Amino acid sequence: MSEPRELPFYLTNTLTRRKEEFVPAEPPHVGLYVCGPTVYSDVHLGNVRTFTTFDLLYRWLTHIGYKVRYVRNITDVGHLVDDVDEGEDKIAKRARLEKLEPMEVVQKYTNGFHDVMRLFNILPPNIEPTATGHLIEQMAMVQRIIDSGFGYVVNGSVYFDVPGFAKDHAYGELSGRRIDELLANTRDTEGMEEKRSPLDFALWKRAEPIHLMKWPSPWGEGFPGWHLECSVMSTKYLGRTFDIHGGGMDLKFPHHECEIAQSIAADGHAPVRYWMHGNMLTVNGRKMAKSEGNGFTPEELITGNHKLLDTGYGPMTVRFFMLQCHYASTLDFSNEALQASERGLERLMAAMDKLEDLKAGARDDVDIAALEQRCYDAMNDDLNSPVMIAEVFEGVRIINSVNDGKLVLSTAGIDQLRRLMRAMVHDVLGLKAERDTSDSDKVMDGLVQEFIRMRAEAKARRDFAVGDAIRDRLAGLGILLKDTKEGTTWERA
RNA sequence: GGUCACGUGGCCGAGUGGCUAGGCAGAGGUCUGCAAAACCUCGUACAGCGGUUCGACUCCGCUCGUGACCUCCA
Repeated sequence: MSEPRELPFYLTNTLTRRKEEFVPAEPPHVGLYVCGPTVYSDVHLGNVRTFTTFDLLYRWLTHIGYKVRYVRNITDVGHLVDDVDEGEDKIAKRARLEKLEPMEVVQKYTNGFHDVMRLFNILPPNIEPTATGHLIEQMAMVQRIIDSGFGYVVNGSVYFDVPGFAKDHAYGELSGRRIDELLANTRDTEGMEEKRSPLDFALWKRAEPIHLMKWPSPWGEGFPGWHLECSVMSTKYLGRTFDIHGGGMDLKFPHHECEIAQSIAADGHAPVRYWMHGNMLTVNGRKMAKSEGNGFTPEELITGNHKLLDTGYGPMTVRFFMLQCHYASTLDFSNEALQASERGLERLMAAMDKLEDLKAGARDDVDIAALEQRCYDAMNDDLNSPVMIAEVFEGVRIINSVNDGKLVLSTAGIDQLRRLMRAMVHDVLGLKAERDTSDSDKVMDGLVQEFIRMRAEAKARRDFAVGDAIRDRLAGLGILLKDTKEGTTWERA
């Protein structure tokens, strides 16, 4: 059998809507850019899903041997509070409400975002650029677009000429939109009088005196347009044509469509080779979104302190829950599903523990290489984590059976299973035990082991009353004892 | 209104033109002093109506239902 990492990796390119073999422009290097959060409020669980999806991609690419440069931005300026171009900057508005400096708001929610990423075991990117840190580059790109004839200046603002661009270039290719249909469905928004066409979008916006975040530019005081930062920062760090650009489905239009247009206008060619979009997390069938008011923060999730939550859920339970669904499908949140994932994860983690001290036999009853191959096949098929997890549970069954003496694996077989399970569960899925093994846990384990010995002695003299009393009282403290052939183990309730 | 998805057993969710997804829950069994865990077995699902086909849950059409995007949104 060939080495798994030499097998082709197929990815659905949302630009072509087809599964394509992924081949980086300059192997073994891969450039990956993902649209990060806007740091003016807490991230909610839907955001976490997207970042988990791309964490899985990053982990998989790394696992199969690619050297990935992963760039994920922080949007700390530029998005408006509503669909009115004259509206306040979201961050500026939030700052006034909270009487904070804009950059203080940015820092607060950036810190919070990082805490959440750590909580869900989402690996940090290699570069995490901020929009405010790349104003010079953004102005330079605006100028290149003006020079190319697709940007025009009105009253200190610069707009992108979409109909002009669309005459000779594909606009709407990514999102499957046609320019005439877009024009027919345009909403009548304010601030339109400056634009030549309602489809045009801002590259640079003039700042009103009320604005707190603004910078001098060749066109006057202002701030960069909504879509510019990603174009600038992705190409700055990954090159003017890079491998993978990811983000949530809801960014496809107009955000990513505009990015494509900007890059073509400024640099003469499309910026991205493979586009990848993660689907939405829904609640009762509806997209979780700030505007829907159906979102909850990771903190509410863990404490269970929210009307939609029956109880609190651990971050690893949630991560596992998300990975049991393919990234391109919508995933509906429900308490029932979360509880099912919680139980499943417990069983998986219990098996991972047992795996550490399986006893080897003289033969191999199971073909671990075949299991491994199925895991790699699943992941190489458009990151099919649900199928890979199904195979991992086949591994769980094998572990338990070997542990029960119902199946036999050789030393080599056990080693192979160990490597496979650790790679899939820890490295690729990024799952770990909900509770860390800390020093205090070691003390706890020592104490419980003492009680287990006392109970074993009681049982040896068939004093089941004392034995059961020990077990029941420990159970009352949340310590569950389990008798096995090899002896008694314990876990927390 | 336009565009695009989706509708799978009690729940969540894969997948496929003919052959077991998997998890959780449920039933029976093995093991056990009891319990828990573990293991084995089980339900014979694919919105509805037509069509293509030797054969469709899987392909095509229509109907119904749900959702996403079209505006900031992961």
